[in-house]
Amino acid sequence: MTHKSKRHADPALVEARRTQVLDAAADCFRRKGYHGAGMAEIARTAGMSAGHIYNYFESKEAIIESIIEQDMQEMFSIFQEFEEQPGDILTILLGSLHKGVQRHMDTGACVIDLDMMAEAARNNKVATLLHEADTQARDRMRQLLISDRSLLKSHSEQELDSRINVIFSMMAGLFLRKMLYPELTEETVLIALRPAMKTLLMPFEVHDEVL
Amino acid sequence: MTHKSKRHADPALVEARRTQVLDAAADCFRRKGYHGAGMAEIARTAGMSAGHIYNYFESKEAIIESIIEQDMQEMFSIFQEFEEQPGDILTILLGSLHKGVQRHMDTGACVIDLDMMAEAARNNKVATLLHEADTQARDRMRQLLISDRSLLKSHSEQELDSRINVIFSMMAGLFLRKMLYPELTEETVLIALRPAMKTLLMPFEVHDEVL
Amino acid sequence: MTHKSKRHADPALVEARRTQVLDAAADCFRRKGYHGAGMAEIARTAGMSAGHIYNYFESKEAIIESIIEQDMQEMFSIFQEFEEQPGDILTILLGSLHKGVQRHMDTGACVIDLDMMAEAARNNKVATLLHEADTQARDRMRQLLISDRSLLKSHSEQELDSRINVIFSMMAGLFLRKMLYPELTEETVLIALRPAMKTLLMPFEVHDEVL
Amino acid sequence: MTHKSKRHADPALVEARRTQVLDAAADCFRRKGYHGAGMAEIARTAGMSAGHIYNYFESKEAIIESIIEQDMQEMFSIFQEFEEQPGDILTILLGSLHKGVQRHMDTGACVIDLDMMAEAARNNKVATLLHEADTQARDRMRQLLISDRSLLKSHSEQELDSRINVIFSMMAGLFLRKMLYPELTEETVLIALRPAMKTLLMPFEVHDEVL
DNA sequence: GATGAATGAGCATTCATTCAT
DNA sequence: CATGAATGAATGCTCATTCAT
Repeated sequence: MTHKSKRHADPALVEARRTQVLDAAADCFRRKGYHGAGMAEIARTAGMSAGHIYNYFESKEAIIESIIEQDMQEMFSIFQEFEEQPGDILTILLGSLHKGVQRHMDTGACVIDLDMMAEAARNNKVATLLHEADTQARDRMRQLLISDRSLLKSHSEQELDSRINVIFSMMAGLFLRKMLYPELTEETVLIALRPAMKTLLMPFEVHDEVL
Repeated sequence: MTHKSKRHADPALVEARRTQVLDAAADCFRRKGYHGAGMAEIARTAGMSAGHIYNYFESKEAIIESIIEQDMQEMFSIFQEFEEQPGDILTILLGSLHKGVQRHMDTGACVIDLDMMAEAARNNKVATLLHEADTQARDRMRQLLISDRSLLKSHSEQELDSRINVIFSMMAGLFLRKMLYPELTEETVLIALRPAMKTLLMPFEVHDEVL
Repeated sequence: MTHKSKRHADPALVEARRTQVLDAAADCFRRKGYHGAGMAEIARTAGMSAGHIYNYFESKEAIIESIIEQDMQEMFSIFQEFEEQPGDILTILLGSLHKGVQRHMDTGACVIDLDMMAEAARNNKVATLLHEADTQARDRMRQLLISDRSLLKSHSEQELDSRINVIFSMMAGLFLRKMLYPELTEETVLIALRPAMKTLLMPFEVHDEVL
Repeated sequence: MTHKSKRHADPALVEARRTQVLDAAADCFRRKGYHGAGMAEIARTAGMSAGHIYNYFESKEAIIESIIEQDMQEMFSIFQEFEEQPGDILTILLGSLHKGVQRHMDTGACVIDLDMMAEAARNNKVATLLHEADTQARDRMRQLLISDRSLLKSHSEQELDSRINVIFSMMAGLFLRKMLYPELTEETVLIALRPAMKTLLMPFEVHDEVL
């Protein structure tokens, strides 16, 4: 997955250059999209020649794959925070909700996600990476929900899976909303999102089952 | 928007050919993506020459625009159904929830939506069409929620807007879930989705505000 | 040269249709140029289908060739006028000069001429037709200049050839002037053109030879 | 107008490549015309790939624009010569007449001019460039004709304008003559051209006005 | 390590021409 | 006689990738 082909003398320099390219690429993808951004522009942004990039990445595809790996790291650290925070899960997650909304309504970041998903539909490597990241994310979430600090600790696996997926769906869907309806604000979203999230983090009331 | 350019003798043939192209294009876009599918391939799939397509569509862009319009029509007819169904809104929407889930977890259809969104980020015409479609969808939804048959008829505009967007977010997000986690079933999703949807269609409880 | 291929029942209708096409084509070429005008547009202007044109002309090229033949006829009739007018040649030609200027500064007509010349550079058939037309034009002009009513009747062949070519050059060049300098008026041109033409139609003064 | 787009390390190489392309393009345009010559052929003639041309020229249009600019430079240097030569204008211009004839009867060069004119009829940028070049040429000519060394220094603007345009018409028209009548020699042309030019560079005789 | 000159396959689109009806 | 649906080769141009220096 990581720098397979070329032989490099100085691993530190290699990592620095890779970061340089990754940052530049993320910036370009944000502004122009994955297909809209050319290698020439990425190279210019990274402050190196187009050809040189190929000493650190096998292809343009390999760049977006690396970015996905980076994003996975970020996601892990978010779950890390949740896990380290004291208090019950419901309070923690609702307390962090506004930050989650913020992250999922940041159009800059979202455009890349959109491109990554679209790419995943056709590109197996990307699909696999995203799938892996998602599997881990669901797992971390599951750990959270079955911990002693959660109100859902003794629920069935399937119900947990459902809750997790609906939560993720609701959050990830926000960037679609923001794209189609840019006037939508985080504050507005939170009005209904908080109760919905609360529902998803608490045992369902009995008469729910009736419906 | 609708076939302005060429003069055609037989309107039935025109419609047949347009459908032929639209179907072929949808198929190709599904498999290769909007940018990945070439006109040559679309033509081959449609069983006609590449040049001939231009007798029915001004450009490749016009094809995806037509597909968007088709989708809009479908969406309208869904809202039409809701409006025509007797009973209270909550019951109607919860009753149709499984159909909505089914539709939003159909990866075939959704992959095109993904491409359209990605295209919208770069292509103004597409963005405008999607924005229009969404505006109308939100409006229809709002009409539903403020009707006499709804429990939310006297809520504030902002709260309604929030509910609508969270509902749409949750539903639209499902196809992202299905893409990242193909094993996810509609039944599983419904377990948590129904209570969440119920929350979003009913007045919030007072102590929600405390959180 | 004229309608070789297809068998037609009614020769009168054929000629009517050919004229229809020729007129339409001339109009389109004037507005859009030879390459700019498409067969579809010519067909529309002629009030018939594109395919039908091919029953009367082998190709687009054949159309411009026919137009050239038409123009040749016009040119002949102009010389006919000169030949039939009473009086000396100098007076006749100077008297008609304003009409010649008018014709050669008509941008509509000139654009076609330009295209025909450009086409001639690459297309042998067109080149041959234009060459033939020109040969005949020079010949008619020569007949005029050696007639009893001319001041140049006993000049050498080479000098006559020179005069004719310079006269034609000066007149034909006017449309290049009009294209590059559209504000140029016929009146302005005539101020210097008349004396120059007079020089070209009268014996040169002796001391001219000195220069 | 002058290579704005790409960053290049070696300006000498850039100039060499540009020249290479310009020469190849001129050659192709001569043989096939501006529209007839494809980028592929130009590239092959220039000994480089089609894509590479775009590192030196923004478009095919930019190539012909560069050729026009080149021609403009040549024209300027011709007027420069006239301005720097000692003696009266009449003598200078008549003395250079044979060179002018030579240049305007060089079919190779002129065929491109023809294409440029034809292109100008449809392409605004080309039209503007040619118009500018012509405006400057007329201006330089006018300066020549109103200098102390000219016999026309005190003539009216309109008459000067007329003389200049007729002179240009006569000269530019020569290449049309050469195209239609390739046997025409420079010597033959000069026989009548010289007296006509002389007329155009000297005050008209009084009885001219009578005609 | 680093450059950027060079490649060439690929793209959407146009249009003269053909031919079944 | 007449149509217009259909073709397909050709066009200008882009861009990820390679490689001599």
